Amino acid sequence: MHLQMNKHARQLKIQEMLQQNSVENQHDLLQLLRDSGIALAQATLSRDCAELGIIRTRINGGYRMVVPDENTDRIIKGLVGIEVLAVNANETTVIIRTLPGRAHGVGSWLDHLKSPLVLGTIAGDDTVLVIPSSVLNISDLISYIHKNLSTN
Amino acid sequence: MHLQMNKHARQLKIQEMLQQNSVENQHDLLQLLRDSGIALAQATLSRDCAELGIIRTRINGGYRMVVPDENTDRIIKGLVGIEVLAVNANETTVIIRTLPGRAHGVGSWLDHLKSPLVLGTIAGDDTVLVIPSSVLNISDLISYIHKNLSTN
DNA sequence: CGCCTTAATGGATATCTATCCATTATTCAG
DNA sequence: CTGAATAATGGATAGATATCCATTAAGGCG
Repeated sequence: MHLQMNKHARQLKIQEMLQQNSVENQHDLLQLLRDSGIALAQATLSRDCAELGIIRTRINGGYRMVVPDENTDRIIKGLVGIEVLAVNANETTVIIRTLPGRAHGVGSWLDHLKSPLVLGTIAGDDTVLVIPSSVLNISDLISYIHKNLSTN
Repeated sequence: MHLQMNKHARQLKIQEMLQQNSVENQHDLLQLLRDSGIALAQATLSRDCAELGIIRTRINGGYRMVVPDENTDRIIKGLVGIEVLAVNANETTVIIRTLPGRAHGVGSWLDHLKSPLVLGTIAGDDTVLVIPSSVLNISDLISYIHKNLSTN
């Protein structure tokens, strides 16, 4: 126990922790980290949170520590966004994340390409669900998407 | 001086103040407000900031109090006053039913949490389709959803 | 290796923010 | 009106987070 980790690994763990748990404050987070065998001082955690841009915000009633995603980060820092933020897949579907309001354009573009790999797409506001023609060629589909969209 | 204002007017003034000035902390903001003739206690300011969803974040180097815009707000606060009506699943997908018009907020919030369990979400008007990263951990995904959304 | 420089860390503490409690204002039914 | 119920507010303080300072660890480089 009390693993010695380097800073980078520790920060990754912190982000992961926050994504999987509902955390109200640094104290709770510290406890979670210690429970999972990572020893560190509150001072260090505070610095890590600052570096990771973690914010504490009120979510219905209580407080919550959140790791900003690229999106939030971009918006908060007032930067300009790009097309495709991420492409993810499981065994049967592919999900494309884009900036708010851009999903429809991305979906239309994919449809327009009329690839035999793509059965169809459904677009929300910032997410496109891509249904493959066959679950056997998901990975082909993914590389096809990367090739045809300006993935960042 | 020392105008007496109602709560609403005061909060508008606070937002305006933050949009026009670079403010590091409540103390500075309090001073600005007082300089412009608005008397209030730190306790009140703290409550106002909480109500307005104002966050304090690190922007290259220093701190900054920020009024979330619609986008940020949607992403960060996710679910203010949201009610999840039901969570259903089959072997490969999970469906969340919510109130009309609220689905997008629920989906965004789930996406924002960036759980490794969630591949992505597609929101309609009152329904969110949640695609799991792997069809093997659907039940984990369901409990995760219950834990992170105020299921009613 | 041993010295220097820089980064990382923790303990203690300062700073900043939220909340408790008591008080005052506001609303509303009668 | 008038009293009861509720909301808003400030002072004091608790709680949470950032920073100061001293120490230790981690690289360069002769």
